[in-house]
Amino acid sequence: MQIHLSDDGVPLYQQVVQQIRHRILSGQLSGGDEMPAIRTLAERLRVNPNTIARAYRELEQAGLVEKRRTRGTFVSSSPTSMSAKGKREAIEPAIDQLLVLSQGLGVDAKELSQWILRRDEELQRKRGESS
Amino acid sequence: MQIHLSDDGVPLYQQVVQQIRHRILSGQLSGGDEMPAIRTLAERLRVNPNTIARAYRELEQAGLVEKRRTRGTFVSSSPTSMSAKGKREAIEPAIDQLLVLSQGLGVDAKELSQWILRRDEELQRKRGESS
DNA sequence: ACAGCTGTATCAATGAATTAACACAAGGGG
DNA sequence: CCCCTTGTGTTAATTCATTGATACAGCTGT
Repeated sequence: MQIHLSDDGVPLYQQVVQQIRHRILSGQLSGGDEMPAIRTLAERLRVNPNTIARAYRELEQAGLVEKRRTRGTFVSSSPTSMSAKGKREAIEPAIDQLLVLSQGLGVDAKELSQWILRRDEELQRKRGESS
Repeated sequence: MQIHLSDDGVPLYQQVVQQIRHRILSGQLSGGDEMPAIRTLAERLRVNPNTIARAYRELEQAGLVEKRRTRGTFVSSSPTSMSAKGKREAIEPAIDQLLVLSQGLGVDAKELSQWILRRDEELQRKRGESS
């Protein structure tokens, strides 16, 4: 569990959530895998246990991990299908951020959604070229 | 200059910026139009003048208004504050990031674009609600 | 039973963002 | 010239999110 924390203003617990989430969604962590104990990970990262506890709590609410009291924390056994709530909590903040940014530049949501479709096709094409 | 403030957690100065920006970008305010004086608008909204001053400052930095000291604040005559190229360079990285995140969660671009439209309507509604 | 692990809960310290209170500087018109 | 209105700047109060310190509750293998 290699996790690197930076002091670039992003809350520590969010950095932990993002990096663990990425490992689960990318398959580097599989369903049933045991996570480091809260205190263990906290000590390794030189951070307060509460910070890790909060990160694990968010991951649990997103359906990515399951906590069994007095046993430990484990990667959820459904790595393929994530709950709608979990997806929402993962994506919606990024959407909000993009909407704020766009609005600040005078780009409305309709234009933005079309932009996304165009950009996706462009990226798909590039991906097909290189592979 | 109808501006409605709500207490839904969005900072007052941001609410002012958003609503004035919308009026300028939608053409309800034209280049050269004089804005209400800081104190005047502050008094009408029952808000501290500093709050309006901050909103005007942000609008000025965005190129939407021009402030002439001891004269007043006026809508900028060139609402094209940023070139299309500039907008792209500002927004596209955020789009790419969102696309990567969504793809990792099994959400395709089409679904994502619709999600953005829904979310935008939701935020607009929240903004116009309680005042 | 008990030592040693789990996660949980509560409260305080800290820092950043927001808003307010108030004084300042400068041009414009009577 | 002088008052009035304009935007500007400084400082403090307040709120909120983040992080930490510390104690609690419950299983589990020996």
